[in-house]
Amino acid sequence: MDIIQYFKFQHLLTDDITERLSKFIHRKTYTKKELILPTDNNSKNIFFIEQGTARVFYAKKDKDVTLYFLQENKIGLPVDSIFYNQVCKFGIEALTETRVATIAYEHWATVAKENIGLLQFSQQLMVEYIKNATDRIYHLKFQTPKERYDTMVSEFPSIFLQAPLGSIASYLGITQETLSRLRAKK
Amino acid sequence: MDIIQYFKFQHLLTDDITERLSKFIHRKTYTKKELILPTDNNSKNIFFIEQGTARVFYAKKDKDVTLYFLQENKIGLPVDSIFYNQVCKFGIEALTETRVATIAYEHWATVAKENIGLLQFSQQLMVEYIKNATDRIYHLKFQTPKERYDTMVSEFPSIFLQAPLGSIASYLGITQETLSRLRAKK
DNA sequence: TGCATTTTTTGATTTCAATCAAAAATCAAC
DNA sequence: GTTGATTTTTGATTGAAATCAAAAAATGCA
Repeated sequence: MDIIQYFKFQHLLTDDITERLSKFIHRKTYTKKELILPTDNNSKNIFFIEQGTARVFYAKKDKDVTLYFLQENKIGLPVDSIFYNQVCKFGIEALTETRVATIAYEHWATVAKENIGLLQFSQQLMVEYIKNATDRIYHLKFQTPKERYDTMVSEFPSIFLQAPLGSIASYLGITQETLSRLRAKK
Repeated sequence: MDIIQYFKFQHLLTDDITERLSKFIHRKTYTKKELILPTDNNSKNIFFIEQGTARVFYAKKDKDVTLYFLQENKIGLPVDSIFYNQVCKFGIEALTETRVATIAYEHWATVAKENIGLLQFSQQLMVEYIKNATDRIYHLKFQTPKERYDTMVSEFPSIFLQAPLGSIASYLGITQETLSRLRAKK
């Protein structure tokens, strides 16, 4: 969904604010496998996935691990860069053709400073992010690979159609071979 | 540190706001091993550790896993309960004698609604939380148990003096026996 | 101080997933 | 449609940590 539509859909933002924000938004469509954000960058942009699917990953030497997947209407936030002015270890890769709306955090913050609605909206996004991260840690620590796989199948079946097995396996914390075997025994 | 002192120390909050907040704050000192927040509760409080150390954990049957540790001036936030009105799976346990300042999220939000400084402060806390969670996932997925152990020794050496080995081991994602062995070889 | 309980360490064995390797299947380009 | 590249599956082996079990050490408290 178009980010502006999405904002309005959230009911927190007025037309006035969304229009101010829209001036700062840049859009770009990425092809499959293209990097939306390279690793070890210090981008201070917010990445909103308008269409398609991407994955947030960390890569080093031969290791490549998927941190999480970004589906439509989700936001990728290089926290380290934006809030700590450090290079962000993670990159974002398009898994399908993906349309991304980008806005510099600086602009976002400027508008938010004068508008409590946007600040509350930011907070809501962060709460969502925290919820996901907390659930993620819980799953990584409490479930067996098989259980994590089952959870994923029921919650994000569509990812299996869009992401290569290796990316999914590293998200689940197992190797591609193990995932292939889990999947084989139904 | 006293929560009010800490707020002032952050420079975002005025005396006026901190005083309004202080009316809603309740304090309690917990003894070692006492539960600050039981698991599967639906408390809508913010828990600020004024003094001591606690751990956030999940327990079920024979499993007991430490999600993270809370040291002085850190906040425990039952996200599921506060923002999703669900029972929060996690509990908080005092590892040492611990003084906790509690404030109902409702009150916090009321004051925040009228005060952009507090809202920004909330955001800062959330950013910190996100940073920790992201780093956590990274460590869990990229480091070997030995590396995670070394990281912890250098970053939180004091935890080793306060938490039982089992709690630390489950935080690191290994068994107590494995941690004991890691520790033995230098 | 001495006893009981809890915590930590050490030892032996097992197990599950990683690794290494290669075949099969799928996909993409010509 | 054929070829080549990539992705997925299958097979054999290895290895690191879990598990099971018990001893040793530390802690608490009467």
